Amino acid sequence: MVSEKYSPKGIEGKWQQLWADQNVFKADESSPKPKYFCLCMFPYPSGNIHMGHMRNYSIGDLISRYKRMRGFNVLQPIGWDSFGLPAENAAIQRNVHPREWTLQNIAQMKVELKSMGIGYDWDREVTTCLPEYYRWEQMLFTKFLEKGLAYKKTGQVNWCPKCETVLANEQVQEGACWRCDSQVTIKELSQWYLKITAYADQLLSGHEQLQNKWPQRVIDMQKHWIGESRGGRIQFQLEGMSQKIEVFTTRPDTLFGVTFVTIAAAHPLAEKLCKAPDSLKELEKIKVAVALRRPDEEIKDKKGFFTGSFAIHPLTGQKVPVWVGDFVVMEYGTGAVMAVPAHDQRDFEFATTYRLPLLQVIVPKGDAQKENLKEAYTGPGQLINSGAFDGLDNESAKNAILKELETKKCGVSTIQYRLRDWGVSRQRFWGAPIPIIYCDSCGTVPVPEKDLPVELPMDVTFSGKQGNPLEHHPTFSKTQCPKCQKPARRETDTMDTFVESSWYYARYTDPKCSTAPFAKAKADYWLPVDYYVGGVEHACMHLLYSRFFHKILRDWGYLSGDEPFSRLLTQGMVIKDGAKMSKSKGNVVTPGSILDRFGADTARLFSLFAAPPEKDLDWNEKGVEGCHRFLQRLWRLFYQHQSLLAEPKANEKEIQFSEKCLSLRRKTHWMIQKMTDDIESEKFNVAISAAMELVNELYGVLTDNEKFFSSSDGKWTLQEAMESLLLCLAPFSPHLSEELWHEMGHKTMIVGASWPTFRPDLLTESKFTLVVQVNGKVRERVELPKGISKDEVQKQVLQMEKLKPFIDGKTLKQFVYVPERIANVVVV
RNA sequence: GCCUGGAUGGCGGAACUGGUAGACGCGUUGGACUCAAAAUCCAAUUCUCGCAAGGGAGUGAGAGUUCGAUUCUCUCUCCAGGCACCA
Repeated sequence: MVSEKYSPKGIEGKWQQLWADQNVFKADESSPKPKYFCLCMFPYPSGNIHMGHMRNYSIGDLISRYKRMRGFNVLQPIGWDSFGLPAENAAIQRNVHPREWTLQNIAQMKVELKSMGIGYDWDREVTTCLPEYYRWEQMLFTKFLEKGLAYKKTGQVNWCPKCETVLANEQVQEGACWRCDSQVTIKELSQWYLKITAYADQLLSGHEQLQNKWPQRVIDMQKHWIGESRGGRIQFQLEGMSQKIEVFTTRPDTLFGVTFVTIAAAHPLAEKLCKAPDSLKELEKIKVAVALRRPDEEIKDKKGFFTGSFAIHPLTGQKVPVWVGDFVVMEYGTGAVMAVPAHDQRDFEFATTYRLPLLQVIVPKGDAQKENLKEAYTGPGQLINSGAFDGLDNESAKNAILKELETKKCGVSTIQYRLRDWGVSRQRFWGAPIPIIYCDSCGTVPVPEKDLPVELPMDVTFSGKQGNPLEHHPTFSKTQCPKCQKPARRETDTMDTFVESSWYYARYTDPKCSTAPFAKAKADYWLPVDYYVGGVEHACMHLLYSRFFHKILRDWGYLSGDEPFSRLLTQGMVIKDGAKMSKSKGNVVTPGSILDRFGADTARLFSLFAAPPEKDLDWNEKGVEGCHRFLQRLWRLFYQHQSLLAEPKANEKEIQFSEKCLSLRRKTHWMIQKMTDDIESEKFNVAISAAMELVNELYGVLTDNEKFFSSSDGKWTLQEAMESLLLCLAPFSPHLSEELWHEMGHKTMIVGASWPTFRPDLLTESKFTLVVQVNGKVRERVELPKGISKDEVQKQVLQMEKLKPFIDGKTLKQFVYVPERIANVVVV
């Protein structure tokens, strides 16, 4: 018997245990059903799950359970992104090894996740900080090296002073560290890089198959980040020197407007070109100023100086001065630009500042060439002052001029990307060691596969002093060269933790594989991930890196397919009182406290009901209570009418349905259809409201005439309504659904039941409500039989009492009738 | 500056291909039950004029297309996110 009071505590633990005992969520490749891989971004094990996790996993579990009911062989795994700085900080503060701290946190969070009742296949748990996992990452790193896709380079890197480590470009956000928000500085350092730029074109073209499956803004952000520019590289011979300066431009059409050339201070030829008096001093000044720049610094005035050298224009043969400009970035293009002040705003400003003459107009804007230019003109037009190219429209001139340069062998058309290679070295302990050995005789030698993994030592001290503890470790870096056996030094930098998360989704397909990262057959069975849920903050980090890795793994034959994640849902943040939950603001609500007070079903339901998934969700205590109230209301419905449910069903054919019965059935099937559609289109909040509507309807109907529903036909309708409710709510509030399903007499669990199908024939009514308007304003509503003709409608409408004041004495201009919807009387 | 989204009651949010704006929930108000309270159930709840019947206005602002616009087009304002001397 259903107890009077809904008390989630007992129910939830019971069903979680039963699901576990019966291995309900174990995913198996041998199933005849179509596969469905549903994944949420895995958590960093900080110690406790937070509201963001809860929202994330509620969405993932909703989809997983729904797809399971729709007949899919569902894989929903979970794991731990368990390398990272907080473990090292904990180590310093508590004098505990990061491994120990991390594994404790994992154990703790596992308990919390289990109490939410998420349907994970726990046998596939992946923990990235364990050697079983990172050894494959190290193996992949050596493969990158072997294929020429990993290299070491000394250069300016982003440095987080608080984390005491390097950051990739993607990890600097508005000049601050993505993790700790500290101001990032620039430092000269030798680093390992992965050549993500080699895949820039594929990362861009791959977006095509993600259209309409990924949020547009994520695609746009990635496109912008990769930043494709089509143009050309053009060479300028240096006067009196053997070298040439190569520039990159997107406007080869303005080549005849070049009045000087500007190079970066860090340009390799800069020093050599400095012939003017004091120019070397100037160069040094600019070099220092550029190096001291913070990544987010706003640059007001362009600074530069004339080197004293000249370059020869490749087509006109004219001499143009070579300048150094602090606005020219060495890292982009060739570190040198051709200056066309008339058609480039930056060149214009620079030329104005230093009173450089020769504003040679190439693409006139109307009669603008006669006026004094106030700014550069970057619009379209027909070329002038361009020799043989005069009269061409500037778009076609781009190709024409590049072609000319190509025949003269002083230019080539290219595509330039904004994307830079991914710096993966981190000067930290708690990460996967980069498997490299430095030998005085053999140079840089990768650790052979048989010697992997390079494990992190357990005997390490965390002093909190500067530098990587691995560097201070007595033996870690001391090793032998694998080639010549002479004493050698081991790399002490570890890998960026984003490397682990770049391929973890594939490891889930074969998490225990000990001979490879994963077996290809298993990866090919499960991949790609069909549904991926996580925060939008990873648009240009994790989601870009994973796509890169997927293409790499494909090219190396580890898996098939071009993209790792077919469909992406980026969920919004959970905020409180309009602000992000944070300890400093004191507005943190922990999932634990909510689970305690209301149970997992309420917590999950609210996470899905309070806002559309992609929007921020303002945590509202009253709203949570509202969701709890709804579940209680549903429970009470069963408690109060359990006698009606217990009796056997009648045969459908013999039933004479009353109008009331029909209307309840209509509502039931309407709900099934609505919930199905809304879940498919990710409108989970709206889906829940449909279930609420049916519950409201049942309350209305049952108090009204209970006896009616206890007769043989009424019972059937009621039972159908109740069962449909439980089935449709099973992905949202699985424990309660399971319990009431059981109470209704079902011997098998609702988690394995099929999603209900709606009958369209039951949705149709013989009548419809016609909305009657006069000149577009609603004046009356009336019930009419379906199939009524326009003429009949018009006849009836024009006689309506309520319309008289609005149409009497006026002329009928038009009568609009949208069948079974609206009638509009247009009068003047 | 550039690129994306947004803007609907007191609040979170609904609204099919242009066709009843405000579903559902929160809050508020009233009623029932109760000695009373809580809980529960029922009802009302965009604003405004009106005793009422009923009228008027209304989806950030302004225009346009249309019989009819939250929905389509243009201009503008504000908000959020991303990028930013990228040549």
